[in-house]
Amino acid sequence: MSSHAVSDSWGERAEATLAAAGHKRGGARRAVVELLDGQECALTAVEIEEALRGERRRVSRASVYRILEELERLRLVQRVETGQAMVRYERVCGHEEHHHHLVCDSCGLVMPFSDRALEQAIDKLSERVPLQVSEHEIVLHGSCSDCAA
Amino acid sequence: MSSHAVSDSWGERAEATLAAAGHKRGGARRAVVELLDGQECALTAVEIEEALRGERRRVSRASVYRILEELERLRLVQRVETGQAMVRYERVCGHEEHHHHLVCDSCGLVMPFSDRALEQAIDKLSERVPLQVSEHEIVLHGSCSDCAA
DNA sequence: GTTCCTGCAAAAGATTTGCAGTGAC
DNA sequence: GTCACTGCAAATCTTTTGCAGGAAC
Repeated sequence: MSSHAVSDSWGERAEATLAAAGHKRGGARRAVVELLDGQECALTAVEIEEALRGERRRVSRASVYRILEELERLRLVQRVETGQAMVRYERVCGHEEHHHHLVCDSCGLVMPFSDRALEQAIDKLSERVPLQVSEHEIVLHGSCSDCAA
Repeated sequence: MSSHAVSDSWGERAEATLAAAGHKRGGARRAVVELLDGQECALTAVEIEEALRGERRRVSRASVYRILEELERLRLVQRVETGQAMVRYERVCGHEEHHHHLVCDSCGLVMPFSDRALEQAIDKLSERVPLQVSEHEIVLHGSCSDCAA
């Protein structure tokens, strides 16, 4: 992973945005932000809760949801629907890191991917559609290398 | 896949596939199949239940879900995730009618759209991705004409 | 001290399942 | 008659909310 050129990391931007929105610094929220900052791809609320319990500090499920809700409202985090019963969440990054998802319907593995041609097709398309498009989500379903074998 | 005359409607194909899978003809399932056959776009289980109650015959919520589950297993119906808490379902049609969805995040309106360039980009992309792709789902979020005004 | 942050327990909402009666073949 | 189909009620699971104590500022 080579990523710099952007002075502020997502985590710093998140903290700044939260502060600007009048939030105090709570331990639970900081833990969630730090965890998401280190994740390249989308996690479910349960995965976040479990990861935090192990690595940092215990955060209640309710707080995880409340924090994600607030981060989503501030556009720092976005939901990812993978058709797996639970919604996934991931940080919203700059244009360069924009990606979509591959989902293995057998084992549930979720991987990120990005494709320039696809984005161009979406951009063009967005102009002639009866909707003022603000976001788009693309999910490819199938079998991963292990499951297809 | 097929090369035979596709003169059969989705409804007929569905009935045939169900019969071939050893299913008996239940009134509830027939009602659901007939309703879906007349729908161009995706419905939620609740919408299906309500539509049937008004137009055809009452079908219990549980049966709606069980029927949709079976239809999905037989690839006659596919789930559509629109980020609206409830999953939507729609019939799976031939390649010509393949489409994706526009979702208005303000009012919840869901509209179908299709785009050749987008499909081509997806097809190409599918070949060089670490997943044996079987399906793909694309959702554009934004504000519809009414809500954006 | 006031306002925000959290955890816990309860609630809400969508979807699934157990069971018993009904219907198709 | 047998096995599938259905409705009802209960259960499950994810996500949300009410409330009370604790922390940030």
